[in-house]
Amino acid sequence: MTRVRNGHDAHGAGVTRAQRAVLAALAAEGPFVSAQDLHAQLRGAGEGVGLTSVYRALQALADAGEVDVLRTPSGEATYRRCGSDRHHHHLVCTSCGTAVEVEAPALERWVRQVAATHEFAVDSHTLEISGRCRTCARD
Amino acid sequence: MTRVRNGHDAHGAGVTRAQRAVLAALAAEGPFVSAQDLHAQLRGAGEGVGLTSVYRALQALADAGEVDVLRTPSGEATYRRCGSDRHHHHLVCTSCGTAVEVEAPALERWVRQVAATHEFAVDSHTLEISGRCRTCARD
DNA sequence: ACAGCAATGAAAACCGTTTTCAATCGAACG
DNA sequence: CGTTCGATTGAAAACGGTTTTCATTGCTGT
Repeated sequence: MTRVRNGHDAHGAGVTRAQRAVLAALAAEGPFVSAQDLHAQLRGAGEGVGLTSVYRALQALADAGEVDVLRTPSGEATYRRCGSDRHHHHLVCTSCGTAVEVEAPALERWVRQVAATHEFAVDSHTLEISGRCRTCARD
Repeated sequence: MTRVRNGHDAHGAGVTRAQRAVLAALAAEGPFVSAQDLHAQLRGAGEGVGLTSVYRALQALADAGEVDVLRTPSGEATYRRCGSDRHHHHLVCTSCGTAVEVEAPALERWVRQVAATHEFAVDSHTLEISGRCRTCARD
């Protein structure tokens, strides 16, 4: 089997070294993290990956749908490797960043209906719920 | 009637010159606009308002709940003076920026319920639907 | 008038992200 | 092996939106 050189992989994930490193770091399935956090983390772990490459890898992975992107209220982009590849929304803890994935078929239906009422052709929609998870709830 | 000097106004809106200018420009009830757009617009109209003041005014007005803030996918903050002061969501046209306000009591209920299921104490939630309005739908 | 504090705005700092560009890597081919 | 050539990498610089700094201006109450 000839080794793949670029994104023509059967699977589309983790082709370049940076992408593999990022995916590995993200594999923990933890909270949403920013590119810079990720970079610091990789650096700390001895992984020699440049910040630029982290950004590029995240961008590529996000484009490929391998990771989910979330903008924090301050405008920073954060990333997470989600369990489901289906369309879903998040419950995000403002304190520790952990996220719970939720699907909401009823919501999706409602969105389509409202859009139709106002004669909008829907491109996309986002729903994010932020609060404190059980663990962080006790200030 | 003594003139008000600062935000201790009965109403909380448009106390400083910059705030008044911004509110006036936003009054058109049109699309969501960025701080810079607003600044250019005011400058064009002969209103001598500095960019810094526009930012400050928007921040104050947003804090006071006088205007709604929306982050574009690129991370830029855009503002709009909404018709309703009640909690609501938006249908936003990606082409012209126009927005339709929608209330969704059923959604609010659903959010609370989902949060409860996962033992989250909800702080806030956002739902934005983006697409093309009827006028812009024809490419 | 005058003191004092809020508002203003130009310029500089900030900060996350993207771009540039030269160096490096590595598969393919001879 | 050695060369070629496109892809990858990363340091540094550019970028763009936003915030901060700080000196100036303008009101307000005395």
